[in-house]
Amino acid sequence: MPEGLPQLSPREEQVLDAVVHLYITTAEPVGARVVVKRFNLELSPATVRNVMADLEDMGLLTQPHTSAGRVPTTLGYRYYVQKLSKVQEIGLAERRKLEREYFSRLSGVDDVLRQASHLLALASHQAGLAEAPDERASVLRRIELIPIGERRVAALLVDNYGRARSVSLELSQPMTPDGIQRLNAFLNEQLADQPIGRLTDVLRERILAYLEEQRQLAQQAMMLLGELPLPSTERLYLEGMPNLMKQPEFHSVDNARQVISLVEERDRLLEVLRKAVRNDPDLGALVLIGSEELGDTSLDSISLVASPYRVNNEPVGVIGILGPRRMPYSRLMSLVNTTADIVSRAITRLLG
Amino acid sequence: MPEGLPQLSPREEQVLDAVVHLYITTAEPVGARVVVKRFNLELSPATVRNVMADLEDMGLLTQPHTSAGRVPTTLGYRYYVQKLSKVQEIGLAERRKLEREYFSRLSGVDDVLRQASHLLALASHQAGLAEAPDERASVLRRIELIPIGERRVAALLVDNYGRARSVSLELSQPMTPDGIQRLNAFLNEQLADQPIGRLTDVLRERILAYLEEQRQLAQQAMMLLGELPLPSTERLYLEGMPNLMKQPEFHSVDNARQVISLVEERDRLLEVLRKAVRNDPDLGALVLIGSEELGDTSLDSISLVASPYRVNNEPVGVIGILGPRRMPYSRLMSLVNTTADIVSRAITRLLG
DNA sequence: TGTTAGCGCTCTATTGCGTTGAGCGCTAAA
DNA sequence: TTTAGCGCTCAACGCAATAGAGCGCTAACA
Repeated sequence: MPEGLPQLSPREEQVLDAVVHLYITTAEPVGARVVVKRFNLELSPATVRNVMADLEDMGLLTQPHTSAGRVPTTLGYRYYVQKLSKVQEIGLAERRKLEREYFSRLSGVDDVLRQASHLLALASHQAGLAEAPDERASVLRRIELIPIGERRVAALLVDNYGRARSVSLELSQPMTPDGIQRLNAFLNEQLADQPIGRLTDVLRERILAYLEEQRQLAQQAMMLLGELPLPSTERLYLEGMPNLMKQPEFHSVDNARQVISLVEERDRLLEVLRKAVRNDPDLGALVLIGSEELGDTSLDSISLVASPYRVNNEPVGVIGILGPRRMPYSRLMSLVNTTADIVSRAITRLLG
Repeated sequence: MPEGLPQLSPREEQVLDAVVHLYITTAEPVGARVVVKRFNLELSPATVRNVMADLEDMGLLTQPHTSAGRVPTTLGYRYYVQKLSKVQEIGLAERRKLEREYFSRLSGVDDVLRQASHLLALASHQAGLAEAPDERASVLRRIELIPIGERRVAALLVDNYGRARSVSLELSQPMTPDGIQRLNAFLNEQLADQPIGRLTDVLRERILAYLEEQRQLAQQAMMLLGELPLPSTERLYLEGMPNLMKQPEFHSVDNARQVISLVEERDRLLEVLRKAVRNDPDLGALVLIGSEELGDTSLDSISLVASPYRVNNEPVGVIGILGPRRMPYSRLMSLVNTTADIVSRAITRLLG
């Protein structure tokens, strides 16, 4: 988060609000004349100019060049987002509609999240994203080994979110069906309720304890251990990139490249998300504007509106919207909040 | 495929070859002077100019504007690819290296393909792609129902490629573990060796026959039937988009958009691939140049070099490279061929 | 003291024009 | 058939002039 916000007079706020609004809709630097005209202010352009000059001194606005109109800075957006934009409540009807289209045909947590990102992209005309609960931190409910060939077994892992994922792996030695069954039971006994990210570690510990008692079983488990690659489920759903490309700021090649890099560097994006949520685990929508706040110099013209969703009141993942800095924040913040809420309930319901 | 290729004299071929080569490396229209110079021809620029004019009349070259150098047309590339480029055999050493890095740590068909696309992107400095065998056409080896909650079961489906995929689904009525087990056996009996794309259909047919004999089981199966969404595995691996963006032709916004649309419209790309392979199921690499041949007007500056890979001599999928029209075709064709070969063997080995 | 009108200034964007140079086509000679 | 030479064409570049948006400043006004 940036340093504290400056104190603004009501008039200054009014002007800032106007500039942000106009810039959001036109994507062009905003002059004093239009501010007066479009907002029917009882002021002359000259006065507004003075105010805008003050706002520029305070670092809330800036000029692309001398004698151009003003454009909000990161700080300007920040002020707007925090003080001026009242999270425009989404109408109940709209919310109902979201829920209705949303709850239809949910077959699991992953579906919920994919749909969430899809929906956000659709409703915002920007790019929508959804981060799945960290799979390495989720807990193993059940493991099931199923022989599917002479030397191949499929391992089905089910976690506490009800997510099932499977790996198929090749054994270095063939095993009898019976052996596999016993191994299966052993693994379930040992690994249940362990974090999926730590399965191999846990297994190693337990095996050592068993080495004496149940030599053969332990050895077989040992064998499997080396070959159990963690299956990865999709961690970040990201949709609607073409929407983003339609925004005028991405018509320049340099900025367009930023969008591309988003797609390619999902991992970095995920990390930023995680960090942001950790820093700020309070409720409500989170807004990160431009490269400074996103912590990635290459993402200068991009902003993120995100909101964590919760299971049992614990934040476990994030959904959000990616767009140009110039975004209708108030609308989108409420959209994201509402959606996060729906997602929370959908997942809780799935688990219940 | 375009209409027949024209007949060229040896000299004309020589000039065409030179122009294509130079254009591939420089990305600039090619003048007669440089052709003579860089290829040490015993000819004057004037003569070459005449030849180039002839080639232009035949539709193999074109000028961006009067008095600019020449650029190959689609037909020009076509001629080059088909008659002039000798598929530059890849050295055995290089091939060995590919195989070595490649065969390490393969845990399934999907891995092989992901790696293939990765490798192609890496080696070509373009974008690599790999199409997975059509999952709807693959055949069910085994289905396994595993209860993971009061009303939830995970269904693990294993196909003839050894690919395991799982869906978790919610039952409209709770079932006893015993019931599930019987249902499981029933499903295996009925669905084994059926194409995955037709599972629901097959199930419906079989159920009708059983309705009398085994009323309850059939009803349960019926219940499941409605709720069995086909889990989809990744069908198209596509990597190295940033490489593509580095090419000079994609520095313009319009062309850059083409690259983006590639990412977003994977499905259309898949279809083009399928169609191309069906039209031309002979061996060897397949080259599609620009919008005409790719069948998508929005992909004018993009070309595709692809090669099918085979299992039991049947083509089941395609791998390839996406790049600008201006690509080092001969090198890439051999790269793709070699890789397709390696993939074929890797998969066959996995299945054996 | 805050507001406003007016003027001049600054900077961008656009247009037009002349220059340069690459590269062609054509013709006439070898 | 090939080549040298010449003139033509066209994109690219730079330069200058113009127009217009929008600012800052000052001086007058409430």
